[in-house]
Amino acid sequence: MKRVTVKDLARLLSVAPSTVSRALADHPDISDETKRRVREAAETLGYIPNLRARYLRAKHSRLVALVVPEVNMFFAPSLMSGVDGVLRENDYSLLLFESNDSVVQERKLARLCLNLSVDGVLVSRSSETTELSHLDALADADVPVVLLDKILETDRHSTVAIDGYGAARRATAYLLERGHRQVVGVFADDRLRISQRRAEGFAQAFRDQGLAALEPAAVHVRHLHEFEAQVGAALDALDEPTALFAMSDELLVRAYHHVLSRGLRIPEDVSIVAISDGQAPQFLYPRVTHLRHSGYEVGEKAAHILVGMMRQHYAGAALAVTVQTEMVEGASVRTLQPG
Amino acid sequence: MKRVTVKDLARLLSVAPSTVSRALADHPDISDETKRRVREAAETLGYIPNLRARYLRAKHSRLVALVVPEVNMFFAPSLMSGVDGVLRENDYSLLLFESNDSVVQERKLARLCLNLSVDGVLVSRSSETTELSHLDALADADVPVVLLDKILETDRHSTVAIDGYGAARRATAYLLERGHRQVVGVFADDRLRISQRRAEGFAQAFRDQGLAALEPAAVHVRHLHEFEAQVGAALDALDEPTALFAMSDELLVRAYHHVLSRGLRIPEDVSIVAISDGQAPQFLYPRVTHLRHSGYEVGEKAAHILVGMMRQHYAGAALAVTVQTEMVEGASVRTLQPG
DNA sequence: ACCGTTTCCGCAACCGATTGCGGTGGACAA
DNA sequence: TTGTCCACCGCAATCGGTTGCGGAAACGGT
Repeated sequence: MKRVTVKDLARLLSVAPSTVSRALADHPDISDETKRRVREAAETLGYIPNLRARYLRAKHSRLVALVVPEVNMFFAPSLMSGVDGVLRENDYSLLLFESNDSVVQERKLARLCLNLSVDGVLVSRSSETTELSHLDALADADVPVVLLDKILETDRHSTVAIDGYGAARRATAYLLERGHRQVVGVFADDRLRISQRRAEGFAQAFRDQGLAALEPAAVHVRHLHEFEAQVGAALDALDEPTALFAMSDELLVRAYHHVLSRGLRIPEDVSIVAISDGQAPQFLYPRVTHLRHSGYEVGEKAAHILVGMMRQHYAGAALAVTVQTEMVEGASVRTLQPG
Repeated sequence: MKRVTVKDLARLLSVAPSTVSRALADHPDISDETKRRVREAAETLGYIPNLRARYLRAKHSRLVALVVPEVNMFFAPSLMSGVDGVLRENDYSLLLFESNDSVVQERKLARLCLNLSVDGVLVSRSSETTELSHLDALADADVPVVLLDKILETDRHSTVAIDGYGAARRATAYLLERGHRQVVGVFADDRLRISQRRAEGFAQAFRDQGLAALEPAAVHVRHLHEFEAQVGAALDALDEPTALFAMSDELLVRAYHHVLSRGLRIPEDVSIVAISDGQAPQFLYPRVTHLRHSGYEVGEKAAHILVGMMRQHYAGAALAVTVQTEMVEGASVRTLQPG
C-alpha cells in the first residue's frame, strides 16, 4: 500500500501542498474550514507524516548515536536505559552502535554518524582508543559529542564518568580499617585510564593508612580468559590473603566464583568489596559490600548534557562531570581481630 | 563549519550536480578525467555524503528498529549484540526503543517507526501486550516485522523464540531422573505466554515420568519484589523440597540467593536447574546446570529473517522459528539415593 | 562529405515535506 | 468609485541528493 503524502491530500482536496502542510500545522493563515477538511482527509486516508523529509528540510535528524565498546550484561543495560529515557523525553531517537572494542570500528561509526547526520553522539570509548582525533570530524561538523563512562581526558568534549579513584580508595580503606593487610586488587586492562585511576585509588588508600611500605598487590586482567591464572597467582603470592577488591562487576562475579571454587568462604576466609552498579552484589551470597555507582545516572547525565548542547546549538566550554558513588554495606567483609 | 554538498562541488568545478553525483558513484557515463577531478575536490573539501537525502530519494532508510520491553542485564544485551552484528553486516543501523512494558508506549513506538520510515522492525513484546493490532499499521505499510523472544502466536508476522516448553521439560526431567520429587518451579508472570509454555513443559515432565499424581509446585512471580515471599512460601509448603527449577536468569539468581540465605547448601540440600543464556550459571558457585539458549542466536536469526524480508520487499509466508536449547551440566544438582 | 555511434555531460524532475513572499478577492471605510 | 486592509491560499525555492532522457561534440566508417 503506497503511503499517502501531502501531495496526495492536496490533489484530493484541490489545494496546494503548502496549504495542506500549513493546515496540519495549524497555521493561522489557513481558514478553519480548510483545516477541518484537510484533517478529515488526512484521517480517513491514513496520512502518516514523513519525519525524515521534514527533518531533511529542517537540517536536523533528532537522532542521537550511542557508541559503546560492547553491550555486555554489566553496566551497559542501565547506561542505555538512562540515555534512552532522557532522549525519549526530548523526542530524540537512539541509534545504538557497537564498536567491538576496535578503534577502526569506532572511526567508521563516527563517520557513519556524520553520514546519517545525527544531532549528537554519546561515546564510551573502546579499549583500543588512546586518542580522540577520530571524533574531531564530528566536532568540526558542529555535532556535539559527550564521552561517558569509559572516557579519556579531553577539553574538547564534555565527559561524564564516575569517581573511580575515590571509589577505589574508599573501598580499599574499608578493608584496611577492618584490619585487612593482605589485599589483592583486581583491575581491568592497565592500558585503560579507568583501570589506572582505580588502581591509583587502591594504592592511595594504603598510603592514607600509613601502610605505604606494604606493597599493594594489584592484578591487571587484560583478557578475561586469563582471569583464573592471574588472580590465582596473585592470591598464591601472598602469605595469607584475607581480602579482595574488584574494580567492576565483571571482575567481581569472576572473583566471587574463583574464591569459592578454591574452597574458601566469604567472608570467613576472604572478604570482598567492589565497585559495582549494585545488581550483582544483590544476588551473590552473601551480599557484597560495594561502592555503588549508577550506570543509569551516568547515562542520564550525559544525555542531559548532550540535549542541552543540541538545543543551544553548542553551549559553552566542555564539562567534566564526575558521578559520586555511595557505599552499600553487604555481608562480604569480616572485621579482623588484631594479632 | 557548513557542510560541503554536491552542489558546492559542482559549482567549484563548473559542472552539474548530477555529474558530481555520478562521478562519485563511478558511473560509466563520466570520463575518468572528470571523476578524478571530482574525487580530488571531494577529498580536499572534505565532502561528506548525506545518506538521509539519498535514502529519502531512494524511498528507504536502512534503519531497523528494535523494540524491547526493557533493557535489563539478562538476555537483552546478548540479543542486542546478535541483532547489531547482522544489521551492521548488511549496512543497516539499529534504532533502540524501550517500551517499558507498556502497550501504550509500544503503540507509540510503532507509530514512530512509521514516521521515521524504518525499513523493518524487531519486536519483543511488553508484558501488557495481548494482541498485535498496533503492529498492523506497520504491516499495512509494507514494513516487515519480526517478533523475537517474547512473542505472541501470529500468522501475520514471523517469529523467533526458544523452545521454552521443551527446555523446561528437559530441565525438569533432569531433576526427576535423579530422584527429585519435591521440586519447586519458579516462573515469571503467568499472563505471559512464555511463562505458560514453560510451566506446561514443567508439568509435562512429571507426566512423562508417570508422576502425574504428584502435583507440581509451580510459583508464578508477577513482581520481583514479591519473589522472596512467594518462593519462600512454596518451599515451606513442601515437606522437604530437594530441587528448584528457574525459568530464567533473572529468577535463577534470585532463587540462588534465596536458597543460600536460608542456610541451605547447593547442591547438598537443594539442587538447582534453570533455563539460561549461560552467563549467570558461570559465575555462581557451584556452576548451575542449565538449558542454554543463546540470546545472541535469537537476535541473529530474527535479524537475518528481517534482512531477507527487507531485501525481497516482502518474502512469502510468516516463519515461526524455534531455537533449540542445549544442556550444560554444572555442579548444582545432586543425585538422590532412592529411599 | 555525410551519417551513425559513442562518449560525456546537463536539464529538470523527484523524494516528501516546509516556508518566504506575493497575489487575489471580498469587506469596509472614505 | 477608489483605496486599504485582511483573510486566505498558491508559487516556487529549498533541504541534499539521484536519475531518465536528451543533446552536443567527437569519432569512425564509407
